[in-house]
Amino acid sequence: MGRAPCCSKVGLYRGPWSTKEDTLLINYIQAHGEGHWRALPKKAGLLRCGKSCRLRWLNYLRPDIKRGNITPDEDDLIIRLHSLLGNRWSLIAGRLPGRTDNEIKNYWNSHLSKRLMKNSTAGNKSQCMGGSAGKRSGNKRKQKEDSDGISGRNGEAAAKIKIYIPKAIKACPSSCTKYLSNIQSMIGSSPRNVEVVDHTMSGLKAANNGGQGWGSNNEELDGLVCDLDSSYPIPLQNDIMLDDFGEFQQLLKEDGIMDSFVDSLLA
DNA sequence: AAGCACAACAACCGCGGGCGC
DNA sequence: TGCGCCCGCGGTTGTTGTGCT
Repeated sequence: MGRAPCCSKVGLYRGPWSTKEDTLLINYIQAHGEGHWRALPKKAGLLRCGKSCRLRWLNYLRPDIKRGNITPDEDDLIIRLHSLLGNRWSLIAGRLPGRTDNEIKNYWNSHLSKRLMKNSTAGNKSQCMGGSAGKRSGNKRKQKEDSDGISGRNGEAAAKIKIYIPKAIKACPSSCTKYLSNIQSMIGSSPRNVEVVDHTMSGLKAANNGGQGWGSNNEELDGLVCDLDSSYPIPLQNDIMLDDFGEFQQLLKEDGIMDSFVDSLLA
């Protein structure tokens, strides 16, 4: 029982768009605005799937799209953002005005991933960033595994629960939210016995100890810990790690995730 | 010039989340 | 509360362009 297709594909064009189709789409959106993609093709006189129209508009026809080569600055920014956010292409694109998620994804897959693969030494084996976000279904599964593991630990954290705000880890805000909510669900609604330990270097220790980090070595720690998502790699070089984490913290700060969580615990 | 390999990028597909009914 | 629709996202595939032999 698969999901029903997004639209009837009978009689619809596929493949490359013609200039005539582009014109129809542009004219329609200029007149009526974006949205209602499902109904759009019919109203615009296009024999295309709504999804296809949306993709064409967002990735190619939008007037604010910046065409042309990725500049070195953008290149650098993409690498940094990817190290922080993983394959969250839309988030990365959101910080690169005029660039689309599809463009950045393609650029990453065809240029950067290969370049980084070349640059990486034999030491970092499993540190490949590709697929760090993974299929969302995979994340779901991991999330369950996380929470299972956590519940097993719950009873052990009897006296004073220490929560380590992870330092030596790369992650995305959404994973951090998951991490924080996991902790919140573990400690319940009255977190009086909670000590929030910021800036722990345990992750760094683990990272330097063979490239394994919080994801698999959290039993080293004496407090209650919860890995963000073990698919997020621990960087190998301290300077890169600290630099990246500074940016990561800034992202969290912008989104207000970490502050609100800590406030809720300590209030 | 032809054939092949590889790169680049446009487009498709399936899935999950949000939202209204 | 459950269901279905719609949208957006990320992974993958297909097509075209380019360079090399």
